[in-house]
Amino acid sequence: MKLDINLSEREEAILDAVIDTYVRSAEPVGSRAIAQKFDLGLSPATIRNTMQDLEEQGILQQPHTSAGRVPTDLGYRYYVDRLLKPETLSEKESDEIRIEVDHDPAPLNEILAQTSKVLARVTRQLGVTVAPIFDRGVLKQIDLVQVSSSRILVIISVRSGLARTLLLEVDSELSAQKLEETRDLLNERLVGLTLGELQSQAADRLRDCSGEARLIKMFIESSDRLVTLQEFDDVHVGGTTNIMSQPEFRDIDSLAGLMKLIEDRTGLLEWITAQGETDGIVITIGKELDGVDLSQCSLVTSTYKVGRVKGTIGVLGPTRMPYSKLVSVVEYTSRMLTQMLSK
Amino acid sequence: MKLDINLSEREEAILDAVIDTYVRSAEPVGSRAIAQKFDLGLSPATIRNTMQDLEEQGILQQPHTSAGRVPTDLGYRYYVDRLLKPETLSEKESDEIRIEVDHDPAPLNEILAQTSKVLARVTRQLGVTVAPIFDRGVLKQIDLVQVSSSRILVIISVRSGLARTLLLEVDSELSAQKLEETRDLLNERLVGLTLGELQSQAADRLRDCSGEARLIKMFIESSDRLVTLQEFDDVHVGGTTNIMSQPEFRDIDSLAGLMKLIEDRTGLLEWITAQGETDGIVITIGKELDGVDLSQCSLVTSTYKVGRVKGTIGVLGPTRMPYSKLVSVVEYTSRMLTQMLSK
DNA sequence: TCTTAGCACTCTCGCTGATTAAGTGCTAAA
DNA sequence: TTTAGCACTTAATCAGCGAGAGTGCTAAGA
Repeated sequence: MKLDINLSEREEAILDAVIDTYVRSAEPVGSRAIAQKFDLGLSPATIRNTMQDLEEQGILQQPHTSAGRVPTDLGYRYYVDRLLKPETLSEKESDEIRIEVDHDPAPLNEILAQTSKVLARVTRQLGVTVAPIFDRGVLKQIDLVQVSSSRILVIISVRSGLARTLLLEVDSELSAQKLEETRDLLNERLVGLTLGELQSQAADRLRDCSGEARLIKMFIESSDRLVTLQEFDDVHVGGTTNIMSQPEFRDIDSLAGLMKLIEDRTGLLEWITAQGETDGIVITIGKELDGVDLSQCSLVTSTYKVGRVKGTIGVLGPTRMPYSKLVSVVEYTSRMLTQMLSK
Repeated sequence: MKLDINLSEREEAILDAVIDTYVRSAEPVGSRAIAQKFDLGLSPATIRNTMQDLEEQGILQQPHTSAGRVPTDLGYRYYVDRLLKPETLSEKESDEIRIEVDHDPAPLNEILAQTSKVLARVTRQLGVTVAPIFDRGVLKQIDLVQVSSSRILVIISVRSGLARTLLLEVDSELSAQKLEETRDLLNERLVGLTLGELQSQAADRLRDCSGEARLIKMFIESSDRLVTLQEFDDVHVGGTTNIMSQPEFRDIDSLAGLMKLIEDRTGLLEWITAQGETDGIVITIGKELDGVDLSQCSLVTSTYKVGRVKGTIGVLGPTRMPYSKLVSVVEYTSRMLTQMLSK
């Protein structure tokens, strides 16, 4: 996503003004409005001329003749790449975020659910959080607990302090001793591997184990689930109500598209983890979000880390979003999350 | 909710016809339409007269003069109490439900999430599932697993085969031996209690334990969480997209009210668990759902059981819902769930 | 006494055309 | 190069009108 456009200083000032105004009002912005609100020392007529230039370059666009102008995706892109100044958060906002994120000891999924809600609340958009992919996490310890006569809970702890669980079905109850033996065996053979390695090598490393063969086989079969994100537990979306007050989603049908995506999770999951490849803030605008039918939306994401594993959080909303604020919020939140999770 | 109204046979037939038609069309029903579609041997004029009678009794209502009639909440109530014949499910539907509910060994919350989705899919309404309150579950076993240097995972298994987990924060890492001692102590003192008893008696029963005092204290403090539903993990709602195609939620504002409730969960949770007091199908209509601003909605719930503990599932939608079908679906699903969970 | 045909009446909905307001693009002057 | 002036375009709003749906009432028929 490289820009090969360069705008004059005046053009930039006007683009900035248009976006600023449009983000607030959600209405096409006219030349008069800009002349009045911004002290550019230019008359509406001059602004009109410049706007025409911007339109020719595909930065602005008119919904119809005789309406004001609206930024195009390209316009936002230029703004984001060249003009955006992250807004510093108010103390109230940063406090709010910190307090919500930094909770009592809680399972990761609860923290993430909570975080998606704060993100949503502070930004008045959709907050999205995705659990880290554990493939680079280093196995520290495996525990087995017989929770019912036919079910065994496997607890996989990784070095960074996180844990994942797995439920296995067995034929019959195992004696406490058998259970311990199996646990020791698994630990002996697998500790120190990353979960990614575990997934591919478990079968090999446990090939000759006959001890509790059935259980071990089940374990190997399920090991995929350790490094795959479960859309159920690992993606959290908060703030669906916020989005409904945005004028671009006043009409049910565009809203329905978005809701479908939210409910499905899988599509969303893919997109967001794709962003997570890059560290730091990533902004994706409008049609850049292809594949999913979200051409009206933008996504601001960042990553957080827990030891060696890396997860993603973000904010999703209409392209007409206050990028300068969102960038700060997302950045701050991901930093808090990283900090909090490495305690 | 007792009915002290008795309708004549003809009035019932017409009420039935009105509801049947209205549920399908979502448009006020006129006398002509009924005369044509139902073979009652009555002319539109006669039907009109009867409808007038029904209106006087508060069973039907007119949106405005010269529109057809629409059932009132009372009308639906009468229908549900006296006229409703549960519709038998098609084989396709019952198969669909059975397959989705009866899954691989999975944690309860996953099963419930899944179930809420099927409920939603089959009924085209909102599917809601709530985890059981564990207070009557009998403690079978407690396990402790050190998942990181400062965190201990407590696994509480109850006799019915379900388990709940709790994350505790400790100052420093415990030796494996200490951990075992504490575990044995907890088991010795608490096994056999219901979790409700545990909650109230744990402090007493563990009063004199000095072993790993800090951990035990934390455990006692957190024991409330064992019998309280966590809105995060224990309430699942599926099918938000379905509801959006219902004409009563075409306008964003009424939809927003509902969505707020769904997102909050707590309000919903209260209502649904309240229904769960009674066993079997419970139907709540329109204004009967007071407190929450859901006067346009109805709720059909039923309970499922796992051993001694009891959870609730249900379907939420506009008052204009196909009750006869929903009753069957909810009933069947709760039966499947009970059956599946007691394996 | 109950049912039904007939008819006037009411209300909504969709269409039309006129008016208004916003904002542009162009031209010509500063 | 900038700006004032002005004609032009388009969307949004509103009243007015006719069609359609469905009622309530009355009077006739079974």
